Amino acid sequence: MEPLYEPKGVEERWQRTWEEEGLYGADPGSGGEPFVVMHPPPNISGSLTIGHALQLSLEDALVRWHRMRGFNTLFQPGYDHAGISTWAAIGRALAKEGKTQRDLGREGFDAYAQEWLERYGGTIMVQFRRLGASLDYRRTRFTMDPEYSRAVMRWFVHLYGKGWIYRENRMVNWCPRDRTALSDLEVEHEDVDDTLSYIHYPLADGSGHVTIATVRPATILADVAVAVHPEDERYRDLVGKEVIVPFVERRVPVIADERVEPDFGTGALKVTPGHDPTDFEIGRDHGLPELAVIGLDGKMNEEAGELAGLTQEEAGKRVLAWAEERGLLERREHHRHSIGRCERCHTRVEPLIMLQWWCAMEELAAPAIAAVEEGRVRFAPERFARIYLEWMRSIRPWCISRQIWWGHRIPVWYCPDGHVTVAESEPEACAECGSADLTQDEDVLDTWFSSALYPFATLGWPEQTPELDSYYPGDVLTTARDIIFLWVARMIFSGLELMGEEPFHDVIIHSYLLNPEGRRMSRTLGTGVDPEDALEPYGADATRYGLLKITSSQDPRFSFGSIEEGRKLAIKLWNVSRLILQNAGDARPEPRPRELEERWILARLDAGLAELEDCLSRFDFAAAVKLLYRLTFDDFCDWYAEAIKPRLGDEDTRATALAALERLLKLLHPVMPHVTEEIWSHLPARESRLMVAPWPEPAAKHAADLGALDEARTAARIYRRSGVRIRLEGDAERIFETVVRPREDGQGDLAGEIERLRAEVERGERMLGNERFRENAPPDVVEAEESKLAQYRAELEALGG
RNA sequence: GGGCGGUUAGCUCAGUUGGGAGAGCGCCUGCCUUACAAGCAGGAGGUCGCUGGUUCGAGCCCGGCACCGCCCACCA
Repeated sequence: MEPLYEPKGVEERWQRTWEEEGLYGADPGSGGEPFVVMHPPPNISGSLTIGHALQLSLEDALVRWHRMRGFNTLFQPGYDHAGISTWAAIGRALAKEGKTQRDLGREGFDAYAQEWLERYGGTIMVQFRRLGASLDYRRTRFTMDPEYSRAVMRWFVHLYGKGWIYRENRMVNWCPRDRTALSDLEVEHEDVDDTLSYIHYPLADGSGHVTIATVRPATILADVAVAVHPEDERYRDLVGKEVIVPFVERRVPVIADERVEPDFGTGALKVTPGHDPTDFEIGRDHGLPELAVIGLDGKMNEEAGELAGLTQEEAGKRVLAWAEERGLLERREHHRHSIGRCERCHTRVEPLIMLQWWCAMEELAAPAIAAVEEGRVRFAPERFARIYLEWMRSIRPWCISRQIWWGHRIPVWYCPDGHVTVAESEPEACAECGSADLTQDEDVLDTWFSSALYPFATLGWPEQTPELDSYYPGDVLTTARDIIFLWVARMIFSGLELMGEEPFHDVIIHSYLLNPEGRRMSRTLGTGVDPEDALEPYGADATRYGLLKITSSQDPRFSFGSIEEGRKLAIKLWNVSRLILQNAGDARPEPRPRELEERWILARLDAGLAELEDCLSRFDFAAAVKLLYRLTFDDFCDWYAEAIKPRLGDEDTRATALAALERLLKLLHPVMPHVTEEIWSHLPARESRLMVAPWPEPAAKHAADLGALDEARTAARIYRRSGVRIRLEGDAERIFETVVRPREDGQGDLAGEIERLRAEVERGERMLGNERFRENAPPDVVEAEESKLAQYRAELEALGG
């Protein structure tokens, strides 16, 4: 073994070897209980961030742990076409050449996107491998593969057949920049400072006016009514009368509707069904006309007459000026409220009435709610189950059509008579009239409509493949919390609907990494951290360790500190392995404990095994890596390795040391696979790779009276602090002599230590002397306090205090 | 508007039924001790955001407040 540990070469070698030897591969016929993790397919719209690396590290630790435990594991890789996200990313790239997606034409765009896909799809898989993720790369899937696309078509036809998918004219979130509809989840809300204008709407009979308040005066042109709350005394007499809309001077009715909030503004609402979601609903219920004065570009359209072509802001100014000239503008005041923006391009979303495809959610949501309520799908941390349920219970229709060219085209064809034919593949003729003159719907499906099928479409569904048979349902799904509704919920309901079973049982919501300044990492803003910045200087093992360590915080600021710690651990492990291997001679690993420290380390490793399994099964990765650090540094290196040094010439000592090291390597492997595999390869007579070596059984047979070790440690503490050596016997004496003495000068602060101990004794006596404490504290607590007090008294006495 | 998370050492963060405030990094001191100076041993450093309360005892439980962050949301 080299004196210096160089992660780079070692890691690359093992990554290549593991894959070449087929150890990443999943075989549905190999038997064993399956363990399946579907890695969330990243977008092909760019390379990965350190956040992806965190998710991958966590999944790979679980997968490697289960693989060693003999599970038939499938760790599924893939990438996602990602619809609008990729569309927008390509748009940004094209903009640098002064072009847009539409300039390329539909086929030209497809070709461009194909190149894009090859470039980024390849990069992503290189990055996965670089982290040592044991995905079955031969099974890499893309959500627009022909087989996958067939599944998406089947899903659409299925839902259409049930009557849950329908086409309807209703209000959608329209992004004027991307020129497509968005689902509610693709809209993000942001507070903005705005101006609320109070404008008089004269009564048609000349008997006065109603004042309304609006932040969007341009939409006045599309007003078709004024609404008030039915209980509002101020306006009771006006209901049924008519008012004149300013600027357009149109007579519209005053109506009553409970959706009007009497306390807002003047309590009178201008109703614009064409450009506001609430107004749209009011309009439909009251049978009001739906006028549109804003076009798909977000500017005033031809219906706006002389204002056509103006931006809404300009048009609004003109309307306000018009009103002011006529004394109809009462006042303007500052108003802060939230507006919707396109999640991808941050353009302000325009609510417009359009013909789009929708998916009704009630019947899909019901079983998906039950699955979580009944615990068939659990969330970690648990609180996310409630967030999921609240969203599911208030779910609204899902707009699934998108006006872009990247994605699965909607499998609907129209004949010249307007008949609709829905089919998985292009039909010969119209299902209704037999016309062969068919045109396919121009739109594509929401990307999440297709990724909802990921847990079974990647396994070959709708074909009954062996993979589908073995690996569905899966086990664990890991993701960040921003994807719970977009993806997790939709996988659950699609899995239940098509497969009759939920696609996984545990959903791990991992931390959301912030950059060192405490801001969200964004690739487009360039505020992200490239995983390579950690992998290159520290190596994959250290990076994995460091990322797992910070999973306990919800939004940790990323820093290299924890990765540095991982690097230290890898180096320490490397060095202690050198100590043991250099002295191993021809010994074979076998636990033959003769001395106390040997029984002790074997017992410690057993306890560590149990604790590690507990941490991993609770998905507490931070606790798991901290445990591994303590086990390696404190127990294995500082005490055990130091204690056996003088006896390394002894055959039993060497055999036991090798056995203990083996066990330690196994425990560390799921987190730090490369360095452990490398050390493992230097161990004598290895039959298999560490990554597929059997996970240790809890032995529990080396438990012994380990009290002498505690004595030695106590003696060491006293010696260091006070310089006084208390009397020890047997094992305690020997360990003290070998581990503590050689590196201590024994020049401690005796007076200070006596003072410290006196304070402890005093505190203990005060506590135990308190009647209320003895009455109220649990017996084990009292007992612990008593034994501590006895200990301190004994130490004090030993120091002559 | 509704909800959630956070506030602990200079920095990044642990702290599991309430019972002696912790780790890593940084800093200081001493050590090349037959694996590791990328190391070892020791040390300094904290009114646990503020404030009431419950308790023999609160970083932890309850109320209020402040600040930071996030999610959801059709009050124009």
